[in-house]
Amino acid sequence: MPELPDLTVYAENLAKALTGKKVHEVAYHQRGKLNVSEAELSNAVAGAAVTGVERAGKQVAFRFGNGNIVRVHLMLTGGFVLSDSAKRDRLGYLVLTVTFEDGSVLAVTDEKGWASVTLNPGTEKDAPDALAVTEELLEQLCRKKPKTLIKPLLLDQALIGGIGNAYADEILWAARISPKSPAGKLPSEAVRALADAIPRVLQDAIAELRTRHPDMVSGEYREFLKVHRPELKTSPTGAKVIKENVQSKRTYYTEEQRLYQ
Amino acid sequence: MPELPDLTVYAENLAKALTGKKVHEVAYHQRGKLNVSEAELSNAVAGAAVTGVERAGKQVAFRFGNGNIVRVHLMLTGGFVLSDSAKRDRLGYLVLTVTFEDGSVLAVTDEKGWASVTLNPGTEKDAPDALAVTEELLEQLCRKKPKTLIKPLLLDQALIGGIGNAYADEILWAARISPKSPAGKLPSEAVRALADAIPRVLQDAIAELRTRHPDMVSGEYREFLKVHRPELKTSPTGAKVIKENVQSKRTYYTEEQRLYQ
DNA sequence: GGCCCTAACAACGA
DNA sequence: CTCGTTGTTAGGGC
Repeated sequence: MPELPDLTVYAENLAKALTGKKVHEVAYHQRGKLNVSEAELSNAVAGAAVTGVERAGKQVAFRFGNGNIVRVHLMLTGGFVLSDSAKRDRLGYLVLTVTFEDGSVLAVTDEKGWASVTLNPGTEKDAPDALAVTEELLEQLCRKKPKTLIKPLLLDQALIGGIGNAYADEILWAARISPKSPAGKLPSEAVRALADAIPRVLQDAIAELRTRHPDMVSGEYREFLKVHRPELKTSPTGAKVIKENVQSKRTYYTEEQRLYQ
Repeated sequence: MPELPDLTVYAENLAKALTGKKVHEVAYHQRGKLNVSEAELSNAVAGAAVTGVERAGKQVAFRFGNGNIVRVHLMLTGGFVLSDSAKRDRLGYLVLTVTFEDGSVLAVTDEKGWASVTLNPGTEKDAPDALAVTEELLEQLCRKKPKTLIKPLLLDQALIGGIGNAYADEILWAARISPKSPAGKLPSEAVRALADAIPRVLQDAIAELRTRHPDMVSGEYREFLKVHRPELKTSPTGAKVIKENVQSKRTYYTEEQRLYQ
């Protein structure tokens, strides 16, 4: 549920809270997915200090002083909780808990148990991040996947990292492009507008979240979205918001968005 | 274009014309597909006598005295020509020519160059032949592919060998089953009717062709088809023939055919 | 009208 | 609302 802007602010706040702390112990609670054994994970990070926390696509990466990296993907319903040892047993739906030497605790929770934890992921296969999208990259992707609809293309994590269902709609509205346009049919002006909208919409949302929810490390806040909101009847410019499934994904858009085909 | 009944009669006539003849030489004309080198093919059949010619699915198999088998798939536009050395250079669109010691020539021609020639194909992967379909087999296939529409199922050469687009329509009309029925929805009466219709419709067509075109080794003759004919307005029983694409295949059917779903 | 390969899509489970 | 995997389908090339 959290998307790139939320995850970016989570990472900032987790970095602030955890950088410099040394890991006392790690516990994996048999929920979610883990790419190594609990013992391996423990060996890798116990005793190490957190040196940074960053977003990577839709994941949050924890960097440790000994070079190890742990990435967490929250999937649909996961979240982070900052707590302390005294309250550790009351967090519920635990996927992972990291206890630091000062007694503080970082927990990954997920009621569905789908959140994934990855020790030292191969970084080579990471797609370009959405915040770094350029017109050239986008042009190239549209040429390579001419028949894919533009919304599914934006959502494909193998092509661009970080865009989820809600912000895909926001971005396409900002660029005034219909989600149902085949990527190959976008003229270069549209590609330029889209390349422009992607980092802009996301950065704007990040700024909103920093102001509105300065300490967030979980949850989603979408009260400022312009079209992807169930209760909205019209866009900021007064066009009726159409609610429709595009390739099995709930999609909000308006007639202001041009369908190229 | 030729389908099972045509190919069956081709094989009979080719057997009559060629059985006992010894191959003098084989020439492959760089069109079509060949699974071995021209030299290998030549080594395999030069000097050998034809011992039989049979249809195998949509292919025609030439059997030689030394145990080798050559299968020809005519695809959309291929054909056989029986000729003699004197005329060999005027056949056009040549895929393969086989010259016999008596001077006669068998040519495989194909204007599109898609016809394929296979030396000693693995026979283990051949699906049951359409003429040998039983109610049990068909029941089994419908259970295994419940969501596949019955017409595409009949056309799948990995399941049943030999049925092409035109005769699939003829068979389904004979069984009074809509081509758009999912295979899994056919009740056992319908499966029985279909299992019955498959060999019957094909055998009837073979009989027609033997009478009408006793020497055919190429070309297609469909003047006796009951629904799959562009010029027909109604079926023999007076129902309007509907022309429609089913799974990208031109399909002719009538309202007499029940849609199970 | 034939077949094969690939890309796009849908459905299901975790 | 996410990401796999699997099976089906549509399209282009030969």
